[in-house]
Amino acid sequence: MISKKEKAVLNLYTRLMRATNTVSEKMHIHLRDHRLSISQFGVLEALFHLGPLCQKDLGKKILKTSGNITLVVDNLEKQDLVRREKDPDDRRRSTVNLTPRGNDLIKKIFPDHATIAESIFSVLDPGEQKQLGKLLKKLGLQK
Amino acid sequence: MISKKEKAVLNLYTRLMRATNTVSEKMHIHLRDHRLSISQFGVLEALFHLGPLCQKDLGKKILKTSGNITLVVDNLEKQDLVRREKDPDDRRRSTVNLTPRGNDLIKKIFPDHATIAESIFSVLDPGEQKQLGKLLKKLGLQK
DNA sequence: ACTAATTAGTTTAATATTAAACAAATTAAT
DNA sequence: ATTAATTTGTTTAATATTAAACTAATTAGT
Repeated sequence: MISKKEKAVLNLYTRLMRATNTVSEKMHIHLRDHRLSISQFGVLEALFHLGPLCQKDLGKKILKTSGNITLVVDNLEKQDLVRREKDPDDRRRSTVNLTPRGNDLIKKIFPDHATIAESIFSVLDPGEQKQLGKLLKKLGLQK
Repeated sequence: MISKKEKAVLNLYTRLMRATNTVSEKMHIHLRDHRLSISQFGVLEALFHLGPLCQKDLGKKILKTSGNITLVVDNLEKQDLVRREKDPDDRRRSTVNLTPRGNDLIKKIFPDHATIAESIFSVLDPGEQKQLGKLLKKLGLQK
């Protein structure tokens, strides 16, 4: 009915989901204190490290649909953390910029974010981390 | 400012999210054809393989909050795929059962689900799959 | 230049998700 | 037994998410 091989990959699937769940939850905790969703944080972080981006590129970066990006950017704008700016070269585009307030916030909380990530993954030794990275890369690259 | 080690784990975090995203999307495609969300499928699958469960246990199984389970079960009930039944021994509890329709559906689509999982993970050889499973387990077990 | 195709972003409608407050039932403590 | 604490599930309010239809702007093909 269902082969041993299939059972094995379904188990793998479950473990992937559980691991992601555990990790996401832990990463999310400190964001809540700053009233940021994971998507909102993702946008701030992308702008912080890559500079101003259009919404399309933000969507690619944080793996969300364009409609979702519209809302996330709307909400960040309401909090005065980012600002849309019409691209004069291509008027379909909006460039999303960090405001000074947004820049201050992400600069302040990003190090905590990194620290938490470090503590989560510290259950794996450096060799295991490297190995995991390699395997996840293969898995994620599929189209 | 940010150490090499931190950079490495953040990279790992990103890869985990991307891999999960890729995998989830692929797993989701065939569910759409049956108008099932991932959570709805998760509930049907849990009931199919574990038998009737109360909502608390369903929540633990598919990693969702109790409020969410209430809605998911509501929607499955509307489609006549599951049925709540008051637990006579503990009247706080509802036992969720598959209806014949629900049982037929999950029996029909579960094998495809397994096949798709197999194809997704086939980019990894058996040794890599085993290794990945081991690492994800460690990561997911943290409380 | 003109048309067709593509691209960027918004809007809408439906569902999902969570957190928090809540009600009802059960269990534990004395 | 009575009270307190816990547990199960629901409700509510806010936000998130997606898919699909849509508008406006740009690009490509002729």
